[in-house]
Amino acid sequence: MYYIKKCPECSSINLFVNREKGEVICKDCGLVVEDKMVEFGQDWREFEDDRRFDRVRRTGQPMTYTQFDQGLGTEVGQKADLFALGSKDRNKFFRLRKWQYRISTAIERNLKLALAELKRVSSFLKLPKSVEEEAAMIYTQAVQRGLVRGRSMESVVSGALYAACRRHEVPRTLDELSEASSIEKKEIGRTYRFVTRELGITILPSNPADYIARFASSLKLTAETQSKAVEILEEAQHEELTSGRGPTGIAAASLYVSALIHGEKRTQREVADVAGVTEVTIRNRYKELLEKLDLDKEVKKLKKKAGK
DNA sequence: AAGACGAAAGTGGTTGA
DNA sequence: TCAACAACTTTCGTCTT
Repeated sequence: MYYIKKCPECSSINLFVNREKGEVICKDCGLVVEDKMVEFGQDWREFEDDRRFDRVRRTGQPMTYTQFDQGLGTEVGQKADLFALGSKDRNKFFRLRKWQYRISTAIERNLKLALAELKRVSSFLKLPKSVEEEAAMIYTQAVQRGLVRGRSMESVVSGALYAACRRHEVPRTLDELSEASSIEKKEIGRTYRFVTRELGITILPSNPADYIARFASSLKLTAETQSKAVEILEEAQHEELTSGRGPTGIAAASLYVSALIHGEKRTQREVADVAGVTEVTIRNRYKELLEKLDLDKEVKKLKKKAGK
């Protein structure tokens, strides 16, 4: 709903809203239209709230980081005013020098903090050194391009790590990143997409096979089961069962079937937990696997054996 | 009693007009 | 920018072991 209002004095629609004071002023005749505020209080209120929420959301979190810049600007200005009593050229020189110094240390300080955080998250997830370094590189580039402005440092760190993982084919799920960094999954995904797009990093879709080894080891499955799972996975890919589906779900279902065949049965619940998907997803993938591949024969054989 | 299975409704992200 | 859509989740009831 929009609010087209007229000035009661001159019928102009050229009204100016001062949100801080809660006033509506006619730009043409200067009348403060107060009674309108009361009358349409509800409408204006909603408008105001929306705007404020929007503003808070856009500038809320990153304030600690942008604040440095803002603080810097005024500080230099104030000192410059004091020095203005002396030589203007000297003053200008000092101001510029200080400005440059502060800017460079600002980036450095940010980097130091960020890289410490990156290290922490990385070691928490037991990521290889190469991934950590790649992530650090991505983050550094992001800072230099000013991509951190407008989002929190931590989320960009997580995004960089996630991207680095993907590129090195040691994917971690967004859930794992989220747990390690205590940043919302959504937020990590968003910054990840943003940063990779802005930096022109190519992301190949993650391969379910990359998840198998990790899932298998947390489920304590044997190597045979694991390689069987990879086989199943390949067949599934051949049958085009994998496109458009979440890679973790497919990996989980392959492992589940494979474990079944090798008599190392795990419950759907167990597999679902380590893969970070639900049982339902495993069931759906599992069903597709049985239908498209000839696995149902093998599974039936096993059932017969168990029956005897 | 626990696990497997499936239906139905809801959620967040992608896509195409 | 918005509505349609597919994948996935949540929840819950029923069947099997």
